[in-house]
Amino acid sequence: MSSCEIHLPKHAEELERAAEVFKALGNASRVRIVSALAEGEHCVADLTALVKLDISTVSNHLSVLRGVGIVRAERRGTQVFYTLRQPCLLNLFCCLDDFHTHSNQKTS
Amino acid sequence: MSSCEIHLPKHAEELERAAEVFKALGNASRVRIVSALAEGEHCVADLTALVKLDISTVSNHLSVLRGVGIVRAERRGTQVFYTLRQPCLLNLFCCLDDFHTHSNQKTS
DNA sequence: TGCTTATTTGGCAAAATAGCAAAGTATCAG
DNA sequence: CTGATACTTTGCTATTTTGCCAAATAAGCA
Repeated sequence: MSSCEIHLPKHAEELERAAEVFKALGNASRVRIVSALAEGEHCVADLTALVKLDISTVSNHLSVLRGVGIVRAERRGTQVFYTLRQPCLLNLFCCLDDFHTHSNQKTS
Repeated sequence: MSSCEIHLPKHAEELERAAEVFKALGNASRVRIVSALAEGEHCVADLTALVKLDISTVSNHLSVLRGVGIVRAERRGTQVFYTLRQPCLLNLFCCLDDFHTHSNQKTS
């Protein structure tokens, strides 16, 4: 499934590509949105209520997430529903948890 | 080992903490540095040669990575060697690879 | 045509980036 | 102690990016 002979980015394009995804996730509001979408699709209005920002701001955040392929938009009637494109992206949060857990254990 | 009942960040502090790490990795030069450190420790001069930026710029990047606990500095003589604090952080790159692989498969 | 929902655009303030130079710190060799 | 080396920190400049809102624009219904 999640095989991992870690491939480390070294070339400019790989580095940029990796950094772009991290950059997209480098904002608390966008992380909150991804976190919400992890539990199922949501329309923009829902997400707006959740993060408590202007709907246009949320739409912009969503376009950033769309831009790097994290989310997908699907229009149904007047609403647009967002979903995670790849649930495997959530594994990033596992890694983060591990990272933070270990960080707190070692004092050095 | 790497158990993962995914815990999704929802509260402000968790969101900020997650976003901070992603933000630190949201820069190609810093990803390059982490990538190099994945293969072993390096002194600042080495890293400077690698990313081809001014040493003070590199030092600043390193302080960003230090700030979120990604790297650790250890002085030996006149040099300062950097290492990854938590190798498990590299799992992030596995997830990224998976993510990118899957993204390329689906066209929608 | 109106109404709702979402996207896009413009503008602004704040933050990040890269660069250099200069000053400061730490270690070591002589 | 002095000087050399290696790195950090600070200050400064210029440029770019970011985050936000508000107004204008689209898209889908009724």
